[in-house]
Amino acid sequence: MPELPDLTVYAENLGKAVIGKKVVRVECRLEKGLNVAPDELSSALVSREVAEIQRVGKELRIEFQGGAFLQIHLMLAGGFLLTSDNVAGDVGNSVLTVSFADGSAMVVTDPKGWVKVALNPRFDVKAPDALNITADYLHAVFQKQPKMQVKAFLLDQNLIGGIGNAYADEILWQARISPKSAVGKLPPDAVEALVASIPSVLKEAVEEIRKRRPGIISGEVRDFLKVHGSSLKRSPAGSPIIKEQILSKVTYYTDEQILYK
Amino acid sequence: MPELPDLTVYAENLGKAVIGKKVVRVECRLEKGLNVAPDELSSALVSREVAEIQRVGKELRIEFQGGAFLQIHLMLAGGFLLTSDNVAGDVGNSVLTVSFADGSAMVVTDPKGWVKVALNPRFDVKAPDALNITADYLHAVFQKQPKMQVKAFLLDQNLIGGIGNAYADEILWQARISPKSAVGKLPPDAVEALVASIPSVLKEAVEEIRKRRPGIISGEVRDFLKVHGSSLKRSPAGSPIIKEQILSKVTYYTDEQILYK
DNA sequence: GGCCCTAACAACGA
DNA sequence: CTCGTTGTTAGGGC
Repeated sequence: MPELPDLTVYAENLGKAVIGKKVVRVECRLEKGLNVAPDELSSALVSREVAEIQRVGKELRIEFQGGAFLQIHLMLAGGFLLTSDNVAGDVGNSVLTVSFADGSAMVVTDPKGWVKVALNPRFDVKAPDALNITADYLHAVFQKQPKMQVKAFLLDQNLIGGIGNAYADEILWQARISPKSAVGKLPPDAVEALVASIPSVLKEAVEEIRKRRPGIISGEVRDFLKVHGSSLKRSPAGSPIIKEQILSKVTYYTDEQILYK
Repeated sequence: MPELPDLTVYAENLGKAVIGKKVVRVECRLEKGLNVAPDELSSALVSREVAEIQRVGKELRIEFQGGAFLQIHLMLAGGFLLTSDNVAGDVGNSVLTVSFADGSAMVVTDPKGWVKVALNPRFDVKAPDALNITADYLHAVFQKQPKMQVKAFLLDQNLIGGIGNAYADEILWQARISPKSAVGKLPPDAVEALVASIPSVLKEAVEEIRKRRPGIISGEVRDFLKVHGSSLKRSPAGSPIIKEQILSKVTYYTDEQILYK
């Protein structure tokens, strides 16, 4: 559920809390969602210090002194929790617990059990991050797959990293492009609007989240979204918001957004 | 267009006409549809005698003394023609002419130019022939891909060889199974009905074609079909025939056929 | 709200 | 009415 802006702030906050701490225990309850044996995970991390925490697309990467790193995808329902080691065992729906030498612990929770944890996954740069998109890149992708719906593009983590259902709608409203537009039909100025809206919407959201939920490491803030949300009736520009299933996902948009087709 | 029954009779009739004859010339006008150079085709066959003609799935295999063989797929619009060598050059839409020592010639025609001719293609048994299907095989395939529509199965030449759009409908009516049934939902008795209907419908069709068009080597006979055909209004059992696009193909069926889903 | 896999579908070419 | 391939969408499972 968390998308790029939420995860960016999670990384900041988790970093402040655990960088420099030494791992003393790792417990993982995932079966399918872990790319190595639990033992291997434990032995790779125990006695290492956390070096850095970064967001990579929709995943968080936790780097340790010595080079090992853990990559965590929260999927739909995952979240983090900071607690003390002695109560970490009581946390409901915990799927991963990393305990530190100072008695604190970082827990990943997930009621669905869909979280994915990977130790040192192959560093394959699948796609550029949403914050590093260029017009040239968009033109190249759009020329190769001209019939793709523009919302499908924004959601495809193999083409652009970090955007989920909610921010896709926000970006498209900001760019005044209908989610059902075919990317190959976008005129140059629409591509420009899109390439500008992607970072501007996401960066503004990061600012808002930092302001509204300074310590957030779980859940998401969505009160400031402009069109994506069932409580919203009209866009800031005044048009009624349309709710529709697009690409099997609930989509909010308005007729201010031009359909290029 | 011809399916297993038509092709079976083609093979019989062509065999009677050309087995034992010696090739003196081979002319091929296909560009993409031939797997070797025209020269290679010619030199492989000239001075060889035709040994046997068999049907393999929807293709005919023409075997020659010495081991070479030609495999021909007529695609949508191809057909055979027997004529004399001196007029073979005048045959419209001919894509392949095999001339024999006795002055006769076998011509493959195709107004679309889509016929495929292969010299000694890799003998990879892609799928069992429709006439050799067992219940065990069906169960195995259906368990592996349980959601596939049963008509999709019958049409997939990689799963079962020889059936086209028309006979798929006939077989499913005979088995009283709706074309839209999911193969994984077919109860054992429906699978039994299917495994029985496949050969029985096809063999009966072979008999009918032999009777109605004894010398056929081109085109197809469809007058005796029970549900597949736009002129048919009711099945032999009395139900009105439904015409519907299924899997992008015109499909005829009735509500006598049970939908397992 | 996320991602993967399978299947269905459309479009095009041959 | 055939067969590929490619790209896009829809649905279910995890």
